[in-house]
Amino acid sequence: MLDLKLIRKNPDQVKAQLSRRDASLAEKIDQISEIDKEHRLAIQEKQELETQRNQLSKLVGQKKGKGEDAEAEMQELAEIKSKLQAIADKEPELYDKQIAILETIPNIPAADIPEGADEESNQEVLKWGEPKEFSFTAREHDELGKELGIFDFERGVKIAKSRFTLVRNQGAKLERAVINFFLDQASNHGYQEVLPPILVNSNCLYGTGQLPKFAEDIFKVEDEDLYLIPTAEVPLTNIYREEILTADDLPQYICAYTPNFRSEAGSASKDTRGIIRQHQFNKIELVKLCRPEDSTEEHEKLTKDAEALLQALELPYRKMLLCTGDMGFGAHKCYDLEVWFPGQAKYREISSCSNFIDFQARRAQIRFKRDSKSKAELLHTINGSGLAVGRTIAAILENYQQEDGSVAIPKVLQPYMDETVLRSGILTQA
RNA sequence: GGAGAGAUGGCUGAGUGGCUGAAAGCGGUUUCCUGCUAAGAAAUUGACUGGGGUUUAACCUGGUCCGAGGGUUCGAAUCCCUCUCUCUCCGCCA
Repeated sequence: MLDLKLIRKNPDQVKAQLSRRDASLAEKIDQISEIDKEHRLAIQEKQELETQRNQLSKLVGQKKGKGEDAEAEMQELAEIKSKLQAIADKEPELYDKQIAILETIPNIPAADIPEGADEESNQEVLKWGEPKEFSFTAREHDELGKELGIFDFERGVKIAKSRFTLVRNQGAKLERAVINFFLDQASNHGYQEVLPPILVNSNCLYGTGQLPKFAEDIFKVEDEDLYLIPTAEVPLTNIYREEILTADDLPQYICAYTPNFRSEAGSASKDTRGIIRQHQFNKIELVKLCRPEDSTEEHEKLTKDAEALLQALELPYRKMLLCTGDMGFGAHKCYDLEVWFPGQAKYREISSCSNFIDFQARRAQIRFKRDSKSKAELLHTINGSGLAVGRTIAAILENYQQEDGSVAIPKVLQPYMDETVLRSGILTQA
């Protein structure tokens, strides 16, 4: 959520910055400014009446205490009360109206990101590793995984529904190995590991910006104010919701492995094959809470932490700086890491690292004090995947495939596995 | 799931209709004193927000907040209703 005071003070600047994302947003700022004026007048009027009420009520109390008559005052109060009633109803309505619009406005994009409507305008800032030349035709991960007996698509559908996959045997072990490897690396980079609830309440989703605007993307528990998390960003960022931290608490580096659940509404025909786009997928999430002046640097560092994983796995990737139109709702600046898929002959997203500046912190009221005398300030939040596990498995299959259909296991993962190669017919357990 | 108790400021904890934004203690901050691995004295001490003021300070002046949301009342932390959470006991359970 944007700062209402900033809009009040500098509407033209806010409009100009938001227009880089979407020209129609300027209109919303105007609407907010207009309601804001009306709202503040209502507040003033209400408070004046409340002052009168408080003073008179006090007088009534004093008179009654002395056994005097207070009829005149009480009559006056009755009048004030009826006036107050009307304004007291109107004032919060105006506020709600204002907030309702404000909630739908995305974050202001950073000045140094390219302007554009969609991924066409994203800027490649780095390409790492050379896509491997194969002496045979590289195949896609779903075909390899099926043949290896590690992806059971049919039974995943039987157990749940489409876009759910049963991962078996060496695949399940590889998934666990990748999770452990990622978590160990995160620890090495100074992140505190947590295991959060994967059901969260609506306050959390509001805090990180998924609600109210993106409700259709999330699975909800029936008759409860609980939702399956779409990303561990939600519980992790909300750890300190509505709290005031001290400067010594910052920065906080937090990581977690969780399954994630997305309804994928509106992506019916996208990536129907394979495990790229599932309703349930595993991910290690990296989250940072830091001082405002540190967020730019911390964001760069967090992105590099995610990149280091791809480098350790020796998976070629490119780093994309997202343009204004392709960024997520709450993001101020965002890098996507895209890993090379030889079977598909494409780079595909495997991590998204965003700096939200104070956007989430304002919604979730996460603040800190520089010292015991200073005022509480909003801190900055940053998060990124480090990394999506399912897509990592898919990328390993495609990049490490061999002509006979077996798949070599990346060196850094071998200490986490019993085997050095995935081969069909190997059952790790009877 | 059943029964009971409770939810007050950074913490402990008073407070059953007006003088309580909240006693007292602890903690924090500032100043003073003492010249010493310490102690003492005084002052100060929440969040959000409107208006004025100002160097985006200080400051002045209102309003709201005693788990959350409603209600009663001239007036509520205090009474009523709903919800949430915590604790104890019982049941169930990995």
